[in-house]
Amino acid sequence: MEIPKQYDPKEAEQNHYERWEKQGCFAPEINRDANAPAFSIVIPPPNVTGSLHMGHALQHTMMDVITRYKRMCGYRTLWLPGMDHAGISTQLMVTRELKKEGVSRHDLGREKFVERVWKWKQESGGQITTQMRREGVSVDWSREKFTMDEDLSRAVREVFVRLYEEGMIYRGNRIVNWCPNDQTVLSDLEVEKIAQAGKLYYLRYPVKNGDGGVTVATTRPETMLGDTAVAVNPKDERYRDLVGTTLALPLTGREIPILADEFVDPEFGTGAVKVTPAHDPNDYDMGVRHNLEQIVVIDPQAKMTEAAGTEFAGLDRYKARTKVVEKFEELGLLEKVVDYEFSISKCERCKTVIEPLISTQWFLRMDELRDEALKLLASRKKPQFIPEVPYEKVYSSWLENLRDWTISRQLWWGHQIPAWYTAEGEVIVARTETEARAKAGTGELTQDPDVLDTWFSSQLWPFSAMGWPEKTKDLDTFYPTSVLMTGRDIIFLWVSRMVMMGLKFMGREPFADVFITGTILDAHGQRMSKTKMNGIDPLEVFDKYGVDATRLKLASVGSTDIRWSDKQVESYRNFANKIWNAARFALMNSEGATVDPESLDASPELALHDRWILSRLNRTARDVRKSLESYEFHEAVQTLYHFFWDDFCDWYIELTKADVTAEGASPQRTAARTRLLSVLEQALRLLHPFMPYITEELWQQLPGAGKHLLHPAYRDAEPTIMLAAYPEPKADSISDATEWEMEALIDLITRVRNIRSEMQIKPSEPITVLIGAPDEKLRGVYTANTNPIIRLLRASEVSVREKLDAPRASARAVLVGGGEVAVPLAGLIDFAQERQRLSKEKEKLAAEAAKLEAQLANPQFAERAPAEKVDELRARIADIAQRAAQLDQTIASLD
RNA sequence: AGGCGCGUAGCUCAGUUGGUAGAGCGCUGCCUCGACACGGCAGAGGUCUGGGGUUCAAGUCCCCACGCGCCUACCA
Repeated sequence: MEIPKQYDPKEAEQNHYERWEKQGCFAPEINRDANAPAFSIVIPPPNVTGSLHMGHALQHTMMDVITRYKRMCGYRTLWLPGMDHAGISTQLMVTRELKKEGVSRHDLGREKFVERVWKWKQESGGQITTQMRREGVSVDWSREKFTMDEDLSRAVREVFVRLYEEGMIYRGNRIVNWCPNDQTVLSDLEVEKIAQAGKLYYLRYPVKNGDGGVTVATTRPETMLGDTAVAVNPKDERYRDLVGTTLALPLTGREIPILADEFVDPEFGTGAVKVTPAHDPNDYDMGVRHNLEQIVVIDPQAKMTEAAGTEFAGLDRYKARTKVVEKFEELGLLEKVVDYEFSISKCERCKTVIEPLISTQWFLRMDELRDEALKLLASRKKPQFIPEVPYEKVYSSWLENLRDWTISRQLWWGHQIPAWYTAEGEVIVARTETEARAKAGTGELTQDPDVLDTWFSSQLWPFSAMGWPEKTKDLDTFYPTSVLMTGRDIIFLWVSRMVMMGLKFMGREPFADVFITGTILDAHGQRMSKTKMNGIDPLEVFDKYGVDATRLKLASVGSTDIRWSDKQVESYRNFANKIWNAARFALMNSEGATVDPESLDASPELALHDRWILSRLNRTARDVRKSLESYEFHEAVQTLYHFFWDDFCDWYIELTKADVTAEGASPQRTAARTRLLSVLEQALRLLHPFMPYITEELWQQLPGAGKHLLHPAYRDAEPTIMLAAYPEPKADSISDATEWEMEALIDLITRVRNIRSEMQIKPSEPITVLIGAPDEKLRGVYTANTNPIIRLLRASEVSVREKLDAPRASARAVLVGGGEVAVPLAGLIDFAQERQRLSKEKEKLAAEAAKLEAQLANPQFAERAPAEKVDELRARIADIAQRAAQLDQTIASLD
C-alpha cells in the first residue's frame, strides 16, 4: 500500500462532499430513529450579491462543527441553508452593471429591471453555494431557501396584513432618514454616524421692530431658510423676557416666534436653538409639540426648493450653505464661526450624507413587540446569549430604547408592499391583488410602488424558511431552532427582530441560544473591509493550507476578536499532516488487524501505555464533549490537538511501536495493531466535526471501517465517518492512577534525555540506565517498563533497584516520587560541570520550596485556608524536600 | 457624552466558580532513530500595563490611572 508522506488536502476535499450530499447525509431524514431528539440551525442567509468572506467562513465553521457533532451524537439534525435578496445592495449592484451598458434602471422600467435582477441572481447566486460546498458545510441543500421565493413572499404578505390589521403597521408622514443618492428612505440602523471635523456657525436673528436679537449656533446654516421658530430653555434667565416675542428671520422676510422648550440645553452654544421642523429630527419633534409650520426647503435630491427663496432654489445644499453664510456676513449677522467636531449621518451603503426629510412611509410599531421580547428575556432567559456578557445587555438596552421602524423602501428589488390604493385614495391592505379587489369592491387599484426593507423578510427566516404559514412537519420538529450563530453586527438588525416576530407569529422564541462570534481583524488589528482592501479571501487560504486546517484555526477563534495570521493556519496544516502520518504508520502496519471498538476496554492486564492511552482517549472525549456543549470551540481544539499530537503520536505510537512492528505475526502483534487502529479511529471521529475531509479520507481506508461503526440511528446509511457515533467517554477507563504512573515513566525518560542532551552524548551512543526507586509502586512501574525505557532511551541496559548503586562517574537526576536515576559516563563526565548542572536543579527546588514554606509559615494560612489546601501544600513541600535531600546526596556522591 | 471590552513569553492568543502561569509561531542546541524535517529530542524566555484595596492567598474580585478598540446617543 502506497501512502504519500505528505497530506494533500485537495484530493480529500474533492473526494467526499458530493457523495455525502448525494447520499443524503446532510438531510435529517437520514436519521431512522423515530425518537431521536432534534437539533436545528438556520443559516444567517448570506447576501445573494456576495461571495464568501472570512466572516462567513468563521460562522459556517462553527455552525458546521456543532451540526456535525450533534449529528454524530444521534440527533435528528437540520442545518437549513439559504440566501437573502439583500434589497439595496443587490439593486445597486445590478444598477451599476446596467450603467456599464449605458442604461439606467428607469430606461428599462420596473418589470424589466426586476427580471434582470432575477437573471443576475440565477447567474451569480450559485457562486456562494459552490464556495460553501468547498467549506464542507453539512447543510441540507434540499431545503435551500431564498427570501424572495414565492412561499417566503407569501409569509411576508401574511405577516404584513396581520400586523396591519392589528394596527401595528401604519402609514404615516414624518421625518425620516433619506439618502439623496439612493433615493430611498432608510431605517435608523442603516445610517452610520461618523465623527467629522466641521464648523459651528453663530447666526444672529434680529428682534422684529426693535433692538437686539438672538444668536443661534448651527452646523447647517442652509436650514435656517426653513426655520419656523427659535427655542430656549424655559429656565434660562437670559432669554426669559424674550420668550413670546417675534424675530425677523433674515433672508426670508418671515417672522418667527421665540418659544420655550425643555429640550434646549442652556449650556450648549448660545442656549438658543433655531428650529427647522422639516429638516431635523429634534426640531421635528419640537415642531409637533408647539404646532409649528413645516417649511420644506430641501428636496429629495438634496437641492433647495422654491420655498427656500428664489435666490436659493435649485442650489445644492452645500452651495446653499456657503451662500447663506456669505449673506449673513454681508448683513453683519454672522457673529462667529468656530471649529467643531460632530458626528454626521451617512448612508451605510453609499456614504452619502443623509438628509432628514418629511415623507410618507410605512412604519412598524415596536412597543408591544419589544415588550414581549424583553419579557421573555426576563422570565425565561431566552435567547441565551453566548457570551452572555456583554451581549445580553447590548440586546436588552437596545430594545428598551427602540423606536418605530421605517419598513418601506423606494426600491424595485424586494417584496412590494401589499397595499393598494383606490382612485379616491383609500388604502386596501391584502394578501393578494384579488383579495384587495374584493375588499375594495373595484378593480381600479394601484399597488403601492414601494418595497419592504430587506430585514422585514429576514426577520421571519426561522419560520418562513420552514414553510410558515403552513403548518409543516419541519416547523413541528425543528422550531424553535437550537442555536443561532452570527456576528455581533446584526444583533439589532436581525437577531432582535427575529425574536419579536417569532414570539408574535409562532408564540415561541426562534432559537434557544445565540452564539456571537468574534471578528477577524487583519494583521494590524484593523477590521477587514472592501474599501480598505485588507480582506483575506478564505478561498485563497483553503488553497494554500487546506480547508481542514483553516477550519481548525477558525474554530479556535471563539467569541473574541483576533488578528489574522497565516502562521496559525500553517501550524494546523502541520497538524493535519501529523494526523496523516500517524494514520500512515498505523495503516502500514495493519496487516491482520481491523478496527475493533471491543479492543478499547481497559483491562488491568494491558500494558501501562495501553491503559494510559485509553484513559487519555476517554478523558479527551469527555472534555471535548463538555467544551462543545458550552460552545467553547477553542478549548475543544486545544484538547484534541494536545491529545493527538502529544499523547497519541509522541508517546503512544512510540511506546506501542515495538509490538506493532514486530517481525512475524503473533496474537500480541495483532492485538497491538488492532488497538492502535481502534484508538486512531476514535480519534478521527473526535476530530471529524472540525476536520471533515482528512478524517473521512483516512477513515475510509481503515481496515474494518464499515456500517457496523455507524451510530445506531444511521444503520441503513452507507459507511461514512460523519455518521459514526461520537465517542462517549467510558468513566471506568479514565484512571488518575494510570495517568500518574505514566507521568512517572515520562518523567524518567525526559530526565535521562535531558542528561543525554546536556552531556552531549550522541543519540546513537547506547547508555546504561540505573534507577533507584524507594517507592515500591514506582519501582514496579519502572520494572514493568524496562523494554520501553530501553527503546526510548536507546539504552543497552536498565536496572531498577530500591537503592541506587551507581559508579561515581555518573550523570544523575532526581525523579518525581523521590527516585533517582544515574547514567554511568566513565571518562566522559566532567565532575565540576555535573555538579553545576545539579546545583542549578537544586536552586530551582530551593526557590520553589522557599515560596511554599513562606506561605505555610504564615499562621493565618493554616487558620483560614481550607484543610485540604493546607495538606496539599504540606505534601508538596515534603515532595520537594525529599527530592532536595536526594539531590544533596547525589551531589555529595560526586566528591 | 454615556456604555462595554481589551492590555499575560519577541509575536498571535488560552487561562470557566481566587489556591503550583500555558499553547502555537519565533529563538538556542542536538538529531536522516524508516509514520511524519509540514518531523523528533532537549532547552531559554513572563515583577500577568501601572498604582492602591479586599483576602491566609489575586492574572483571576473592587477602586483609580495610562494605552488600545468597539458600540450606543435627539449635543443644535
